[in-house]
Amino acid sequence: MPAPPIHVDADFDPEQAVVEGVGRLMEFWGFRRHLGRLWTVLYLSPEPLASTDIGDRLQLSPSAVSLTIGELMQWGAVKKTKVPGDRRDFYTAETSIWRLVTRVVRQRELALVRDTAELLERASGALAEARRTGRLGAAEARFMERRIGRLRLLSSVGEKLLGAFVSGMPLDPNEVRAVGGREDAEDARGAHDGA
Amino acid sequence: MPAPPIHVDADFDPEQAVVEGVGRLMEFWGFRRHLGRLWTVLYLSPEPLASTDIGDRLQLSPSAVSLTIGELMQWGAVKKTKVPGDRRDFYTAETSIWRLVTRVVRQRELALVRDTAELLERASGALAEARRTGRLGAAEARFMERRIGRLRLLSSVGEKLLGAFVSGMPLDPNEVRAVGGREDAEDARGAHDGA
DNA sequence: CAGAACGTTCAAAGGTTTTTGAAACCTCAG
DNA sequence: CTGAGGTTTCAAAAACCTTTGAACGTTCTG
Repeated sequence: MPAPPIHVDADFDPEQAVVEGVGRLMEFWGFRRHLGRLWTVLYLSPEPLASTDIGDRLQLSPSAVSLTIGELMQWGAVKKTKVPGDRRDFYTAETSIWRLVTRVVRQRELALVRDTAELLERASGALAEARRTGRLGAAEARFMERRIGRLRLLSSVGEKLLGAFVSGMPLDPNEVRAVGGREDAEDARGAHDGA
Repeated sequence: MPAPPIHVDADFDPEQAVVEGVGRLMEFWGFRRHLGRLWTVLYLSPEPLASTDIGDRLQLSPSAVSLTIGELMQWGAVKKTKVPGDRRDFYTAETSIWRLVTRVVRQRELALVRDTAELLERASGALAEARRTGRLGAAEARFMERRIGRLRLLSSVGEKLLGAFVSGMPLDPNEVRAVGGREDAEDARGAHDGA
């Protein structure tokens, strides 16, 4: 084998490493890996890059680059810029990560929590109705109602937390903790205030 | 068509709806959908259920049920219980959602953030080294170093936030906001304190 | 205005993850 | 000890998502 590295890792490319690391991170957060990779390449580049550059560095086909850039632009994570002498499109990264994160949370997580809250509300209503009209055993229905009520409480607190987060207010997870705890000791308090 | 519903949705099964809703939620959070579905069925059931019951309600094959239950038990989301007269295994849901969430955050998100922080640290070091030994243009290297430094800052703050969250302490997102903001106005402050 | 370079779209190929059915494995009653 | 019922494992199949190359638009240049 060729001369072994003495002290510093050879073949450890910092840029490459960061690109892949952020890629993994984004993948974990529910995005395609390439979104994170592409954004990172731009974030680490002092100059705007053309899609060919990006494709080269990330080993992506032109179509993949185009698709990924499109998605990133929808999230506002990448901006298109013109470079005077060049006919091609150049791109730069949005550098305010806070802005990116809050936008995603607003558009994606918050919408999801809201949908879920709505669904739980409907379920709660339908269940009460079903109990009144006599379908469904009373005991099981009451149990379910309580459990669903607990989920509703949780989702409303979650919604509040997310809302506070995106507007930069302090959060107190103990609120969730109280709601998300075991429910054995639950007293028969009635319905709660809606979402 | 048969008599249209007058006021209440027929064919809206509350249990079914909640099961699917939580399933979606879990899927979004990086788990397989069935994990959320199965947990919910147990959560909404007053009695422990056997795997056959579960398979029936969720339309899952026995092997799928077994696999899913195994995974849920690893997360502590489901417990196995014995029922006197019955030879089969019965299962119940962990009802403390707070406990579930914090465990997942601890084991999964926190580990991820730590790994990323470590990687960024390595990259930072390698980059400084590369710059000293003269590989890599000085200008570009300095730029990257600054940007990576910013990412490191962010990840260390994120780690702190997650840590605070799982131990139920109040959080202040403004800390992230400050670090995650645009970096244009950045002054040439030196390196920061490590992770 | 024609040609060339670049960007985008989309159906199909490719890869990966999820689901399944069959077989192995346990446990307990008889 | 044997057999029935229940559970787990695992390789193969199915479903799913991603990536690609070719065709189509668009925009600028000569």
